[in-house]
Amino acid sequence: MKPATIRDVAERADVSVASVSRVLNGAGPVTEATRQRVLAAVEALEYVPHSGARSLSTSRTNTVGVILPDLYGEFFSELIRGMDVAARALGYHLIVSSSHDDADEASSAIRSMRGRVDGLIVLSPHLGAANLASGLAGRMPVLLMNGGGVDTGRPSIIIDNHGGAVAAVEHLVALGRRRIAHIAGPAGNLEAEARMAGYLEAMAAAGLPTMVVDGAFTKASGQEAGEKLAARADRPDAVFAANDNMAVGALLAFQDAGLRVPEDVAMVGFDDIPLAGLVRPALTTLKINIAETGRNALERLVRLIGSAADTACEVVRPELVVRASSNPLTPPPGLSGAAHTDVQTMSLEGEKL
Amino acid sequence: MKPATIRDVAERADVSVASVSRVLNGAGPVTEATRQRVLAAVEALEYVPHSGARSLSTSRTNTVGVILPDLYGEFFSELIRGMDVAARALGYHLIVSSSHDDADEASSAIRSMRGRVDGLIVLSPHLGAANLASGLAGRMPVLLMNGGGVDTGRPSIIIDNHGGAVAAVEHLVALGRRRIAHIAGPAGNLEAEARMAGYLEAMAAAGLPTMVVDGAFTKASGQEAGEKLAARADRPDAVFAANDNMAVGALLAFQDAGLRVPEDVAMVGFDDIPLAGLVRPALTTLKINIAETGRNALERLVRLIGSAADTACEVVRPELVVRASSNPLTPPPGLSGAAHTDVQTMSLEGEKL
DNA sequence: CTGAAAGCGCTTACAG
DNA sequence: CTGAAAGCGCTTACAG
Repeated sequence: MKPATIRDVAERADVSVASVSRVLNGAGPVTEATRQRVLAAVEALEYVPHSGARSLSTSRTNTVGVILPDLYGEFFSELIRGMDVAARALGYHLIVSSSHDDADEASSAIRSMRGRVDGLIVLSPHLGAANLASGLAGRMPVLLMNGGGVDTGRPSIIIDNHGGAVAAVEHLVALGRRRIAHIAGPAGNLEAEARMAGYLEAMAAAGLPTMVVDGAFTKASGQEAGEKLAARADRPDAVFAANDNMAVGALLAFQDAGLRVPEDVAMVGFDDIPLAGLVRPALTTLKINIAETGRNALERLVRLIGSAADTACEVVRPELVVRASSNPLTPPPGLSGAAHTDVQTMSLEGEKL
Repeated sequence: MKPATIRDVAERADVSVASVSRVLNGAGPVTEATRQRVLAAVEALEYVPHSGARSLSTSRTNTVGVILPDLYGEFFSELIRGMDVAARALGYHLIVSSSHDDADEASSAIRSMRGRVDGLIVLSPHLGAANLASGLAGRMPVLLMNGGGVDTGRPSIIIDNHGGAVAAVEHLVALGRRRIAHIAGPAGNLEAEARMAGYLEAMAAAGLPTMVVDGAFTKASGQEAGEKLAARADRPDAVFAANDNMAVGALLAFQDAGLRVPEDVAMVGFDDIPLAGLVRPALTTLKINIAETGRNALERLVRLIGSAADTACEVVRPELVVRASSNPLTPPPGLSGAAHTDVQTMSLEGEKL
């Protein structure tokens, strides 16, 4: 038994399908009597409109596609949560497609979205995809969050990774640290590269030697990196990790190695995932309001779909949040009840684009 | 300029739309010459088929809907990752809808999926939604993961929460702990209730007094619960938290309060999220292979869509993984390089349903 | 206020 | 091998 269609409802209510459609969409004039009959028929038949068919007529799907690279820990769940909240408030659905770590996969994912979504949010930390998005998506509105740090002349949100990294290093330098290592994100990832570039530049500006170890944005990779650093003869006295996930991994590795954080090694991460404020010592980081950024992205895309003119390149400036992992003066935990009482914020003057 | 349609391609290639369709779907016979002309036209026009229209004709969307309660930390990102991997391998898309903490919201989310998806995976830890899923979804295949622990006679995957909780308590009792507290999950959540029931039953069986404090499955709620427990006169010597997220929160609260884990308080969680093995001390937990469960759910739903007969109620039995948080004999960290070397596994004889 | 009809962009028997 | 035509389930001017 197939589900009821609008025709079944029309027959049972003894009206035309046009009237059923009007009642259901609250569009166009209908008698109260007609209305009641239609509603009764809908009820009786347990009719639910077929959104695919509706989409074909209206050429609107009320669905937004999100192309993600991969799901590293809490960053992406926070981001999706923010998008989902906004989507529901605006009557949109979210179709997610993740694990696109190379441009080809991302491109085929984008193609297969046509006719399925009204617009796309593309997180493509790999160079090619930015272009792909514009070409492949055809006339579909696309909001880029590709982390390139370059204004492409199309609607986008970028994080000031470079400025954030500089702020991280300057903070550590100000604490008197000199052997500052960097745990890098995956090669070829534009976010990771921008953070590394900021690190290198700030170190050069401070006249300090650099020390970079590879990572992959995962906790496990951060842990490995931490083990390597802890074992070095010229062990660093501070570490700036390209994201919080890795910073947490490294933190644990240092503690396992018997090192004290921040006394022996100060730590700074990037992102401010929920976990950052919870680990001990709490992690100093460059805060991005992740869920908020997701919400904003979704809302902006919906405005774009509503054909708002928009080619802006919005820059999110991460904010340095100093916590115990880089603050020897922090009172020991236990004196400070809640998780966030040991937070102090510094404003960050980011780079101009 | 609107995107090219199949008619545009047909005209340019000077064939019928039927031929274009055949070429594109690799279905039906076509001359190589026709094939080439069509492909050239597709290329020239940058044609991408409109999946909405295709869905309407074939009544297949190649999309699966996932209804989630809310995104608490890593559990759901792991689950979605597993589903996404399987979906892509099978040529399916994933449409996710989260934050459905009450039955009404879940039900409207389910309705709006009609015509948009070929089947549904419903995680509804609240009672009503299980019925809703069957009614509302009409003839659409639905795989339930509602955590009720009851075989509803429809395709489902349930976690043996009760058995897992019993195993957790028995483990703590075997260690000689007597004042074993439970940090409960959100009220009305079936998973949480089953875990609590297992705790209460096992405690009664051991002749021990119970001690329950509320939580909400989040790290922050676990931390608050931990603070409360640490402050009590009859402070527990062991805690079983209804999930790892809360266990980690409580662990940090205990450490902030100057308590040693596991010496003063042993800890056991539930889920085995990636973080569980990384915190210090590493967390003993009831392991569910989360991503694997997600993959399995997706694959099973796709089989259902392919009209496989299936009314099985599959039971996932969590496995007790003993780590340092409940094992005073564990060598101190630092002697044990990698994160997982301090893991020992015990087989768990779960309850029969 | 209401209905008949065209159309959204595809696929799929059915003839030829 | 190929094309004309019907149909998937809706919406939306257009008449009436």
